Amino acid sequence: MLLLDIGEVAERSGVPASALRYYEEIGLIRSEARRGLRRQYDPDVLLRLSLIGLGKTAGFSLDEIAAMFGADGQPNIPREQLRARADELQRQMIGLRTLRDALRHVADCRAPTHLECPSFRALLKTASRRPLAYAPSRPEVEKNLLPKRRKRGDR
Amino acid sequence: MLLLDIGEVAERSGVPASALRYYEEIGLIRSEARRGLRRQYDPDVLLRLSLIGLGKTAGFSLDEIAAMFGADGQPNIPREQLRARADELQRQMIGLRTLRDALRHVADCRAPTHLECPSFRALLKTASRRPLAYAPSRPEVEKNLLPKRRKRGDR
DNA sequence: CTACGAATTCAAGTCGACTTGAGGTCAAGC
DNA sequence: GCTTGACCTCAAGTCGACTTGAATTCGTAG
Repeated sequence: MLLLDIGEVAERSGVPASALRYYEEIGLIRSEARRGLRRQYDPDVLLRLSLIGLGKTAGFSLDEIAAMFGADGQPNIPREQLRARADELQRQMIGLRTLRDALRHVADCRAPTHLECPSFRALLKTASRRPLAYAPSRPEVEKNLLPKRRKRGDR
Repeated sequence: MLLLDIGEVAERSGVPASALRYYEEIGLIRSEARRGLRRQYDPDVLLRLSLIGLGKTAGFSLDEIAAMFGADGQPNIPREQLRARADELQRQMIGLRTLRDALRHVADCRAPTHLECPSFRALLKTASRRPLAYAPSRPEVEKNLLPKRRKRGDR
């Protein structure tokens, strides 16, 4: 029955207390009890926070992450979704690599101004034909499959 | 003297007219003339817009991109900055690769729940030790070196 | 008992890059 | 001359993930 203060959780997880309250507000984590007004957290929340952090790193939104926890609180990540995200990451990587190589080349190019560098011009063409997949952008479809998030005032 | 209407520019560049007006407002592009109220653009703006698009793809903010155009309007990108950004991209790629491999492994793992998968647990540990470099995040320092941007009402 | 510090609530603010909407103007075609 | 539609301005709204601030309430140490 050793429960943690919010400050304790914040320190040990690296997640600011304000963010913890926010996560609770949107139903991403929960506090087990109160001592007076103060939230008391089950130490399990630390694992859950790692999980959340990992999800964020992988480019999932908080909504999507929330959807990955089953009713039992156990993480329940559809394997298909993981694969899809891995493929997305793959695509992003390719874009990044292209870009990195181009930047390096241009940085080392002897042409007096960048506009005179042939590979720079080539890069510009490529970039305007199809934008490199860099930012995590997802098709419209997925969003509509997600449950709506309760807004801040909702009850 | 063939100048382009904003609609023409929008169509040919893929950048919405509202965004073009916004770019002009923040001084990122300019229109050469007006015909009545209507902005008339020099076709050169199309190249400039490619350049801007490329910059965005590379993770530069509009402020940074604006700073890359010299007073003459010629792009003037410090080679050092390009190299630094290329290195940053490199770091992001490594993070993405790690993550991609982990996701793939977990997706294919035979363990009944993800929490029981040893590599998943290992991944969690890694993720909480040092967050993977994924999102373009820049050191504080750089920001302060940039000129302030005129706000929307400023004159 | 009192002071202190750590938490609390709730509303509002922040950031970047735009988009949206209301209401107005203008050039060209009929 | 009138309509249409593309454009204009300006203010305000949007999105996600939080942060900040003001006013308040606790638990604990002295």
